[in-house]
Amino acid sequence: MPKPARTQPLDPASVCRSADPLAVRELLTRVGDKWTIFTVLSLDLLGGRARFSDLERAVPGISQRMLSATLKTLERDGMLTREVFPEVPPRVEYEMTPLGRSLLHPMQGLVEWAKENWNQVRTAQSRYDDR
Amino acid sequence: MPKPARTQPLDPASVCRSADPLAVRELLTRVGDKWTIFTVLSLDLLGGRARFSDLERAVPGISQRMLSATLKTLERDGMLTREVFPEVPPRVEYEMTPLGRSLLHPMQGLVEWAKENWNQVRTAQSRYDDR
DNA sequence: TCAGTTACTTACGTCGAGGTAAGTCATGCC
DNA sequence: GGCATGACTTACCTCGACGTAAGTAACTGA
Repeated sequence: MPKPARTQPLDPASVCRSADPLAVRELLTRVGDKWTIFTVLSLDLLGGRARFSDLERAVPGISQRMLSATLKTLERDGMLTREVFPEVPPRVEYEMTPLGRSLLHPMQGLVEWAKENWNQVRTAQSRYDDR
Repeated sequence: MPKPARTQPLDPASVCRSADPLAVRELLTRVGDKWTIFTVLSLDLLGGRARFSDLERAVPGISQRMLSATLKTLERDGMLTREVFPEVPPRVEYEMTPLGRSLLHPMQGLVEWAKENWNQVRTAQSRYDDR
């Protein structure tokens, strides 16, 4: 007989005290994504509006494939708008929506934390590894 | 001849204006992780100190394997301490360090944002999908 | 002797994230 | 004709994340 599952069913009161912890969790997974964070922050640094190629240059190390996918998801989620100019060669501009801009503040909080604390984390890691 | 890489080398001035954008990016990838977020928040809700089995029950859907790995990483990063009590059956308690607690604030900022905005995101998604 | 307890680890397998490279489309230019 | 350009998409493949199930250690109590 297989061992019964050890994990408990979802508890609405747990973790985030939200009416829908599943939705919040999914959203967190999304906005916590590396490429999403860097794309959003880069678009902000570029003045809130930029072309595909601008972002490609601004986001260090992203591939066209991932940039395309990330932008599509962000557009679907209402974080930015996509405007196509009927020219040759094509021009496409992405602009942050108010919803996207509202994400900036909490996101920058995390980035600030990372900037301020990565030294401490590094030393903790080497202390752990030496042991 | 293969096409040269389209992406640019890292620009220290870009995205996070940090001396080491790679480190910040790695740290963000870490703290943005779904299981990390939920483990840290759950440990906080449990009063900042809890046993393995408490966390297993508190974090909805996590497997023992992932909880173990997540806790190990958090301990290595200096976010929490692990205390083993030499008893049978074994007891292990995890407690948040000041560094771990300092992460709570920015993290809760993100969670708040997610709670406040997931409705808006959902409607944006269905508008996009209908189109 | 054997089941039950906690906090794991190990083995195994799947599945999806994500990189690389090439293709595409329409057009202007030499 | 053929190449360049910009914003992609597609095909292909690898590799790591992660779930499942079982094993382990060391002791207690029936």
